[in-house]
Amino acid sequence: MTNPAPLPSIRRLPLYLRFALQMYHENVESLSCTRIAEALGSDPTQVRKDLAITGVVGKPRVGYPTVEVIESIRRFLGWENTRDAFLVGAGRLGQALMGYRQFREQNGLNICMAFDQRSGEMGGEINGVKVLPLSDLPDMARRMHVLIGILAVPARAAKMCANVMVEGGIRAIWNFAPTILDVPEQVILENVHLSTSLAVLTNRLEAALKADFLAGEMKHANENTEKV
Amino acid sequence: MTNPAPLPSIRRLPLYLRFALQMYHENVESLSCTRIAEALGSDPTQVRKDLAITGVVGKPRVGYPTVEVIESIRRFLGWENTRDAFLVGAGRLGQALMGYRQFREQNGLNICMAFDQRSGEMGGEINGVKVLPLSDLPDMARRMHVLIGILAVPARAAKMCANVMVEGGIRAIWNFAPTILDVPEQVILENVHLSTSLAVLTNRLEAALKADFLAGEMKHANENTEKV
DNA sequence: TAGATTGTTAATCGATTAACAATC
DNA sequence: TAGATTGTTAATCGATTAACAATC
Repeated sequence: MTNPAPLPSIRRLPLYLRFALQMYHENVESLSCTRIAEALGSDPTQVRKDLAITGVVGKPRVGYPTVEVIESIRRFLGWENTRDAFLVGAGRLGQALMGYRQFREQNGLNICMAFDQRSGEMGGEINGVKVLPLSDLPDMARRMHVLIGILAVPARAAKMCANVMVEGGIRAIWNFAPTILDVPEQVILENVHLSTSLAVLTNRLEAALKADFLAGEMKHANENTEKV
Repeated sequence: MTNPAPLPSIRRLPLYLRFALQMYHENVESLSCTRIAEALGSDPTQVRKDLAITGVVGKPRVGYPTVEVIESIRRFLGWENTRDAFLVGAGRLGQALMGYRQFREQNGLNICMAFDQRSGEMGGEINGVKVLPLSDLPDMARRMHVLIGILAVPARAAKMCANVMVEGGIRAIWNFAPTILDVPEQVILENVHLSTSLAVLTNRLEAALKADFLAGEMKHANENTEKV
């Protein structure tokens, strides 16, 4: 049994995949770590380590075949075959997620059905995807062997919806609701907490503005000194 | 000058803030690290270290005053005063983001204006927020001193829109487009790459399914042994 | 007082980065 | 061949975790 792959590496792999796909469409047949690192603003050695965990092998002086980079990242992430997913919450965010063709085409994720408490108002269908009442989810999940649930409901509804997913045998929940969920340990929970990302943004912005301010102070101080 | 705070800590602070706000509304007056860690499934010592960087001080045996946890995290992240932000791309994702009252109420982010190439079709307003043509952005950003831009356009339009933001003096870009952007070094770029999060989810799911399968194999093997 | 919890220093762990031989 | 690049091992760095005195 090999060690589990480092989480930071797993998070970087989709970026390499995206770049490799882009290069593939531009008919670039092989990629060196140097090139990938340059495009992504990271480090060649890190790229090499990351690619190594997918099992892809390169040629010295040449790099890795673009096609094999794509295939091995996809294989490693389980994206080579599409997997069905249920969406819960067909509001604006849910509809935006349904509209990302990328999920199906690049990330092996097919949102095959949606569930919403207001499914009636929605006419039972959005963009060709059926929208059913939430109460239908458990039966449907078991019948269709769907293992992934995407949670795109307001925070106040998230807990209840997650419970329904668990009841239906959903094994992995991709949660977009800004709330802390508590799921049974056999269920995988991955949170997309936007505030986490925003915190990094604002923290950096504050630091930059402070630096600007201090630079301004210095300038003033220097000017004053020059006058004297 | 103090060291910059560790990035992992910064990412965890919004979760503590959310929990503290929740406790505040339930009239819980103080919080211990033990309690926070338990609620979030993390470690008390880690929580203590994280809170320490915000400057909040606690009382042995009691914990940290809930109000002060809230205030100091907000202060540290620059969330105590709201900051205006421009949204580019008023499609489904953009509209979902505009609808998050949470940004304004909890995260100090006020989406005060939106820009879209189809602003005309949108009647110049969505949910009370003005939607203007993208070409108006640079002037508006300078006049209103807006420093944060939110990018919620398709990947193919992202580069161009980012350039317009930079032209308008935007200092921080929160990018939701699934693409790698290249911005001048004085501009802060924070990416929300959903595929990164999905990779973690699918990687864990694959591992869990593989474990299930192996457990099944073992069971079969045992049953066969028993028969003999 | 007794004991839970803070604040802080030290030890451990894991990821990143550097170094370098192998290779095409 | 010469030299860029891979693959891998070693060194460094930083974050997490453990330990423990101080304190309310």
